[in-house]
Amino acid sequence: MNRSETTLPVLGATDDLSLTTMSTPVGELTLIASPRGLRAVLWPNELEEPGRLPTADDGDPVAAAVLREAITQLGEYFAGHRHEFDLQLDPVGTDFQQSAWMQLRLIPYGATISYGEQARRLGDVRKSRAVGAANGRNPISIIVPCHRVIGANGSLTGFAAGLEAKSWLLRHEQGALSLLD
Amino acid sequence: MNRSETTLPVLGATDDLSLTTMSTPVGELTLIASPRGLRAVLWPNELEEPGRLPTADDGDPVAAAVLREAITQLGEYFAGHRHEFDLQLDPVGTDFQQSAWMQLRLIPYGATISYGEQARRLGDVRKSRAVGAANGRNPISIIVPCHRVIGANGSLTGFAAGLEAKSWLLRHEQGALSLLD
DNA sequence: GCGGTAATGTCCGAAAGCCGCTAGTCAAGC
DNA sequence: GCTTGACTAGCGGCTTTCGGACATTACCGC
Repeated sequence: MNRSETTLPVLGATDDLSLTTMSTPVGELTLIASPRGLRAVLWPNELEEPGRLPTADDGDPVAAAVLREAITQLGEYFAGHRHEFDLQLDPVGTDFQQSAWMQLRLIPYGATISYGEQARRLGDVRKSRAVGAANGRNPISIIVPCHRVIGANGSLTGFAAGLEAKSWLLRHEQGALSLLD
Repeated sequence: MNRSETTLPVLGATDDLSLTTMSTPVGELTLIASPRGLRAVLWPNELEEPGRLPTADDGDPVAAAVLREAITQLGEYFAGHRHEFDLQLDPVGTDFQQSAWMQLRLIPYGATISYGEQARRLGDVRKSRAVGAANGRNPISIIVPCHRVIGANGSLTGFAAGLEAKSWLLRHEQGALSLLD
């Protein structure tokens, strides 16, 4: 069943999307919301051909409220005050991807696990590679913390916005934690 | 994005379906509705393994009302009094199928066109064969009048419930029209 | 008329290939 | 001996590709 799709598959059908941007220590983020929740948090390099983005439809009040709250919470996160996000999410993906992303949200702030461990939590160690692929398609960066998953040998192995950003986020979280000691 | 599907693909996701049957001059029809409208009108032969049909969920009042109204209007149609249906529909199908079925509803009572003509109305004569395939998957028999489409040379060419039923419907419509003269 | 045939668009299923992995093996270097 | 790095097979999910099946049609030759 094909509906009208945006050029960015991660956005799904174009209806009723609201969009905004915010600048952070790791670059300019683009936030997108539907009336059902936050649809995506994208890095600059994930936004090819911004001209062809769907027209922001700021008409929906729920989507606008979601965006405002997301910006607030991300601001607190980057300031080191916020360790958990409390937001309505609405990512587009397959069943398996949804369950992988759900699993990601259970990893505590500042902690890391391996792809194999995440696979085990999803029911089968052998899914590790599929987990890597699913994490790689996580549309809601930072808030759904795919940066907390690293290789079994401790290497960072991959990140949409580049390994520097992944490394930055992990150091940021550990730094904020150590201040508490 | 996989949801739970019924054994009959034409029904889509199983949630909130209500179901009933009615007997008509052309056999026992099975009517199925979702809260968004009429989902299907099926011939006996389209119902394989009725035991595995989704449990009718008569809980939804909108679906139940849709079924009641559909039965009423079909009754009037078979009595020869009703020439147009006025019902909320909710068929499951691809974009192309939806547009083909929409096009079918524009064919007047008692009239017939060819698959090629329907294809032309959809923008490209060469789609004629694709139109045939799409019409063949029309889930809402009679109300979405795929029986009004015949071969370019006047032959009936095909019908889910058999050519006799197709012929019966066309004769019924023409008979009802001639009574008006 | 009637049968054969080529060319068409859509959809479905099967198969192949891609991957932000992992555990294992082996050899080289200390 | 132990560590390290390079290499490999096998894994599961998803996308892409391809091949066939069609409720067709127009044309051509008999």
